[in-house]
Amino acid sequence: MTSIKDVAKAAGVSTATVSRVLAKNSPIKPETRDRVLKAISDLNYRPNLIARSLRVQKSAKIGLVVSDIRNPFFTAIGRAVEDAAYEQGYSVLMCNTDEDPDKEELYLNLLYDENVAGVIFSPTHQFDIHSQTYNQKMPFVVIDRAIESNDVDMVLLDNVAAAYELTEHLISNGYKKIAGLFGDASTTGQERSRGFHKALKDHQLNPVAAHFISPRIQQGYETTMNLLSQPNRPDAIFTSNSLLTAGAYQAARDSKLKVPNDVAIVGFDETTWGALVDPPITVLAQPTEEIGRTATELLFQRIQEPSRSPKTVILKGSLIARGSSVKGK
Amino acid sequence: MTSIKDVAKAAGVSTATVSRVLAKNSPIKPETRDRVLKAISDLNYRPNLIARSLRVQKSAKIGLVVSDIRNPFFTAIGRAVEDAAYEQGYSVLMCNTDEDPDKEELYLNLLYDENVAGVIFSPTHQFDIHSQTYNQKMPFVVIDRAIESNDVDMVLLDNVAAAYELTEHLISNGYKKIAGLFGDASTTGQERSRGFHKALKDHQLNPVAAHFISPRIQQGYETTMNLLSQPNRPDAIFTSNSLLTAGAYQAARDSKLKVPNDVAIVGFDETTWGALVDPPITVLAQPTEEIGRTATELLFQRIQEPSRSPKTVILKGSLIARGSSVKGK
DNA sequence: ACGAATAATGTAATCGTTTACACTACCGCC
DNA sequence: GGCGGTAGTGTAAACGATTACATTATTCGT
Repeated sequence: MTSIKDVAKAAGVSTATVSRVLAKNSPIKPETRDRVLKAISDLNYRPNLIARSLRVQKSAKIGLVVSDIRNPFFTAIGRAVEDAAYEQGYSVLMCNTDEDPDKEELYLNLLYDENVAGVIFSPTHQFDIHSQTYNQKMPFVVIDRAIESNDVDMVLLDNVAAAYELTEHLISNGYKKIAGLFGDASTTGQERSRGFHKALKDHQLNPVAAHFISPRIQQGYETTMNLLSQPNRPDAIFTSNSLLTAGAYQAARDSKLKVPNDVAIVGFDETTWGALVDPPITVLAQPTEEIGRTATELLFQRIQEPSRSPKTVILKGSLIARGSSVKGK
Repeated sequence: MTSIKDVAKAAGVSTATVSRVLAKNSPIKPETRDRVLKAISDLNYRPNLIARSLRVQKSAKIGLVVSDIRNPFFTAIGRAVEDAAYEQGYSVLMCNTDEDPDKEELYLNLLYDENVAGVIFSPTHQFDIHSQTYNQKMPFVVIDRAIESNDVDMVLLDNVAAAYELTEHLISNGYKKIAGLFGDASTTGQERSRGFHKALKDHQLNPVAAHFISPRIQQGYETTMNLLSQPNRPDAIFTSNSLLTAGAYQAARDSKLKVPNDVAIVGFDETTWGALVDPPITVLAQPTEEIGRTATELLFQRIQEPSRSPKTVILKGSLIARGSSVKGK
């Protein structure tokens, strides 16, 4: 392949000059610049990013490590991160850990070895930031799930408030016997549970049930089936995760109960199907675009000023009320 | 950071010896090997992949370039590719082109510059393999969409047969006035249209309508609304893409028509919601796991033997019959 | 018109590996 | 006992860029 040497030879200058033309921050005689540029285009020269990266010990790439690529929430974030990074001339390497701590470590190490400028990631439950002093190794932004550390940037949803709002929506629509299903794989489930309980308490209600379960359709289905077959069954199911929502929804249907008249279903995250089923589902939508964009901006800030004191940005979700929780609708 | 020199010094050998210990294919005196390994672990040494990549002009990464990360079909493939690559000690860099030829070129160039061992990708409509002689630059496997070239590996669905089967399913369930909605963004839409028409012809039927439209929910919705409001409306809608399916489904509901009694809906690709709506949707599911795995294997074969003659693997989809097209169900 | 500052370019070291080549030591064989 | 082969290791040249330092050419102020 053609290297900087070939260009230098063709333009009759040294490699240093070629490099400086490319870097655009050194004084170059216009005439030589033109010669170099011509040689570059004549030879179809493209600088070798690997060599550059080896020399300057960094690169124009950022890593995005997500815990589940199949979750629409994360792919939406991926798109947002990619757009924001693209504007800054960075490209994004996306990696998927599948909630597996081993894979998580593998990919974080890989990205580090690849000299990425920084990493945005949603940690698994087991992730311990102190075990490997990751944040000292490279700039870091944690999304979606809080970790116990006050020296790392984070972009999170105000899960307590969001769950509170969603619960209050149920209450104000006349539901009183509310059950909650929470994912047990991350801290978000716990936080959402807190908002759920607080809202009930503030309205002098008691939860009919509250379960922490594995965030899968099957678990949501089974737990809901159980709840709905009890004599004093709930009239509303609150779910903290879109997979649980799907399971609960299916269970309500299979129990031959009418949504929303017999039982209401609400959940988190906007999905393709949420508005498509009948009745459509009331959700608390997370601002995925904003989460991704903010995380990227925070990362770039830290890349530029590594010692800047860490920031945690807490974003608000927005309630999208639909037929699954509003009787007249 | 600690480099190979530090290890060499600590073990009292030359860097070459350290490198050879790591490469595992040169004779090393067991005693020295142990000293080196001890030094490596003492110093917590990790080889610098960038430097290695610069030196050997390749790396243990493959690229995966998809045209739409939000399409569940592609994320499923992403998972499969990642698993298959992981088994071979490779990692996957996933990039999203959003059907944008500029981004496609950007990412293909980036991956090339990154010295990836090869690329798996689904080309946009405009992609011209000859314009840049990409396939001579690095190993290549095309998935999902055929391109006119017989010197490149491909993994495709037998779209004609799949569409034929899906159409025949409608016919054998008593539907006679069938309309087809096909995506216009890729070759798959055209191929599925061929199978659709062939099945109708073989059963002495004429299509009520056949439209090539942009593969979005909105377009599917509008076109279906139009079709269903006509005096001689179709009794079945065939869609070639899960977004069109979603639009058609919504339109059927908004037209106050009963699925499947008034109108049947069928489509491609298994999604979270396909089984969740009421009635659940009959689909022709693509073997995503197998597509991803096969593509990865083909890629590794080509990496090992670049001159091997190109192969095209054609896989079969499988019909999942559900309530949206079976009246009694 | 002269020294100082600045513009413009070149030389060569460097980033951290791999590997061709050179070398020594030893073994087995005739 | 000399010779060919191989085991085991070291030296140093790549890979393709960036950049500190050196050097020369130009400009400018007084």
